[in-house]
Amino acid sequence: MLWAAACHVEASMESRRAYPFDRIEPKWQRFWEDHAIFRASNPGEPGAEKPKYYVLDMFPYPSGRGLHVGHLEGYTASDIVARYKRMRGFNVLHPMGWDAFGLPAEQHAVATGIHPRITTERNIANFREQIAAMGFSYDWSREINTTDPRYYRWTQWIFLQLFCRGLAYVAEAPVWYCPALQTVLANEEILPSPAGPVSERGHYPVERRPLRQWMLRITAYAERLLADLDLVDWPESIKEMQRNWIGRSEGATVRFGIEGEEHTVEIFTTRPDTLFGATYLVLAPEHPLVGELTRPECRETTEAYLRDATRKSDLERTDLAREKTGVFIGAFAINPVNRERIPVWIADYVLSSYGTGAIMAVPAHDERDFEFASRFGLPVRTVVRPKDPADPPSECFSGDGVACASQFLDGLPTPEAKRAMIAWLEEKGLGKRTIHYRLRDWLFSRQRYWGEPFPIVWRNGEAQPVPESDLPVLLPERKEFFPEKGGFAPLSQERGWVELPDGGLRETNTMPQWAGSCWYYLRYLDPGDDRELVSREEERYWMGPQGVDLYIGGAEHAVLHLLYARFWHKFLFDIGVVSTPEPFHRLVNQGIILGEDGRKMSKSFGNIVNPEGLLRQYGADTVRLFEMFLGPLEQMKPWSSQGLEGPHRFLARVWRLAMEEDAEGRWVPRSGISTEGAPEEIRRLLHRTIRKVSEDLEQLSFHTAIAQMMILVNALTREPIPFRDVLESLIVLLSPFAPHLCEELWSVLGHAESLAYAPWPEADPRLLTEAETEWVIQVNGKVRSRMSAGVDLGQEEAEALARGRPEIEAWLEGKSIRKVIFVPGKLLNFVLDQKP
RNA sequence: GCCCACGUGGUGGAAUGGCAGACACACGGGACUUAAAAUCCCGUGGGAGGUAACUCCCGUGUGGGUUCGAGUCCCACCGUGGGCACCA
Repeated sequence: MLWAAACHVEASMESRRAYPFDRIEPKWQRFWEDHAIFRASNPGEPGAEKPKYYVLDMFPYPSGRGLHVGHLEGYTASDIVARYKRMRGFNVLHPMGWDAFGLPAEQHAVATGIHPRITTERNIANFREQIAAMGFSYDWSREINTTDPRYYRWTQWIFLQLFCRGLAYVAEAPVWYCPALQTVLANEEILPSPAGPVSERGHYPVERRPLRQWMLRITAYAERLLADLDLVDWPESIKEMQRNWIGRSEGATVRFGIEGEEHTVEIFTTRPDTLFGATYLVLAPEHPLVGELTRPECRETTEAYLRDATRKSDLERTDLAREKTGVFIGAFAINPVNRERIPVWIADYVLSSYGTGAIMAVPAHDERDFEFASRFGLPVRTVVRPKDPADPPSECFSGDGVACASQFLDGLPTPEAKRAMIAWLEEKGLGKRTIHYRLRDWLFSRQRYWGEPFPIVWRNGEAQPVPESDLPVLLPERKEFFPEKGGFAPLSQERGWVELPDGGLRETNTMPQWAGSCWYYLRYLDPGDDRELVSREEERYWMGPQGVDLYIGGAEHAVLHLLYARFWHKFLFDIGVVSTPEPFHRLVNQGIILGEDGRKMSKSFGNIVNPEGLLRQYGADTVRLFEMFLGPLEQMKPWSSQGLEGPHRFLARVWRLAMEEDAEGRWVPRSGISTEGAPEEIRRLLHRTIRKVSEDLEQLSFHTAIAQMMILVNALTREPIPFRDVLESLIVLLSPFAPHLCEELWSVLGHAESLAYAPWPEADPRLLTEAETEWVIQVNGKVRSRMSAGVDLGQEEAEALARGRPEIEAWLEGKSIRKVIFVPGKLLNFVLDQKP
């Protein structure tokens, strides 16, 4: 009795499944793993004679929460491409690894006392399991982990090369410090918020502090990082963000003498042509000459202003709505072009960190200067007039125009006037053409434990590189994870590690999380190599000719990872480690998946979708298919749990094309699958589908490819019997999307080999061209009729046929035709004379 | 404020300047079933007319423009999302 009841439950559970994905998915995952189906061939191995294709995912930080549907979207897309390219005859490199250093693991350790190594390992195991359950075709023999000493040895090695070439240095500079995270952060890791700047991770408030820190000279690569954006196939928005971040501006530095002083003040301007309009000079409050130039009679007000400025938060200083403030410091500068005496002010609208920290103010042609001059009653002198004299004259004109009241520049358009002025300044030795970048050097040290140690030892106050043969510098084990108060690095407590027998002291900062991800795509090529970061042969094969062929990941890394990695890559190119100027040729950002309520998925909204439950209910193939069917890959789109039904029903239909249930309710191969050729109509539809799916896969337009396969399956379902050849082609086309189901059906149909390398079908051109087509007949651009007729009809025959149709006759009756538009094989449009 | 992307049915979305709404969800109807689920078939932008097969009008954020023809191209505006923000 009990037994029968249990059986009944079992049976009803079974019958609720539209097809037995719970049985076939683990089966094929095990098969792929046991047979190393997705191992990519290295140069020299069989398979490497094929053209290579490198399709890369942004590797995840293995958090405690596991994978979310956003990860799965990008990974599914790249997996579909990887599987497709394999079937197209490419040797595909599709690897996965773990970006496992970083703050969350360390914060967890602080909270629980569990070593980050342990939680990291646990999280990685969990991620690996979830990824395997999705049936992604990664080559697991190439798995990497940034926290593995065999990996970070090479991260340290790259740092050493940077250090030895003067591209890594220690400097004291005002840097962002986060009290909550107890570490400094890079400019790129700071976000604006209504309450002031906050950390990207955790959104904690951050503040400026002057600290001694490691910096990487990314600015030395500014020009190449900007120019080489033209070499890559990336979304324009990401390129634009990087361009803005690098912020190139071209202009001139000009030296102003100071009346009665030895000192000169250098200013940077993008408008040297307006030099005759300069009516005062402004220094940033932090400018080094402020103290010396201030006259005794102004000392008191100046110092009060400086005190005020330092007390102000960055938020207050950058608040655009605020009125500009500043004070006159009593000094006068001499304008080099006309020897005019102009006052010197300090004001916090001038930033110490950009250009030279000083500007010439031209209120007639700069909004900010104009606002300041108006407030303090400073003179405004027009030296550029608009090109078009009809334009109403305005008090402040910042556009390009024609120089006036500027002696030797008069009459020159702005671009020429700039050139003329720069030439004049250079000739007189008063200034020179200068290019400035907004990009700053990369703040590279963190006061944290869970990161790569620097391969640096301090001796007599000097930083010395650890010899390459001593790498890796191992991260010492640790029991306590509380960071020290006051910005000291946790590693400084490890005296036995820090203090060397010869009196040297190890650097106790660690590298930022971005370090490991700057070059991981290279390590996949040659993960076990302990002599080199990557061997030349592997690098040439997999990275040639343009680097990673396809890189899929989130847009949130636009100016962080993607800029840093380009910088390191260019450096590695310069020292001969890599052979391409850019690492990632084609970049695609998957759009964010929103919660079902249309809001961003977040714990606080309670709208996070957990993939585990979906996998149990629908299986991996359905989840894969649905993630792709949601909409265009790059678009932001809301999740819909109801929507899963569509792809699920579709897969079940495909299943039932080949399978049927016997009397006991077991799935058995369907009897009566026809081995005869399918009717022509079906064959035509199949070949249109082959063409559409192939084209769409090249363009990553997965949702339209799926829609086309649905059309084919709907047609096949309506046929009384299935056709073996059509079914097999369909299974091959669908296999990149739903690999488990397709492998199972492929083997049911009698194939012994895995589908993974089955050749991709070719569309037969003869079945793509139709002899007959539906013509659209318009009158005055409105569709009034359609007719089925030959595709290659000439205009006269088509026109005659169209005119013969009664509904068209009715529309044309009594009207005179002005002209007829003829689109061969498609359309006729009768354009009538307007009614009088 | 500046830069970039995007606005199409109840919903997700489709559409080399040439049939707007493919495909799917949801909804409605039917077949099968004792019944339900599942499955299969049909319908589904809005409006008007017709017993009917059907016919006509309107419709892709708003307003203009180019064109024989505009969701698609151009101009202006409105809205949404993202980025930058006193960078001289």
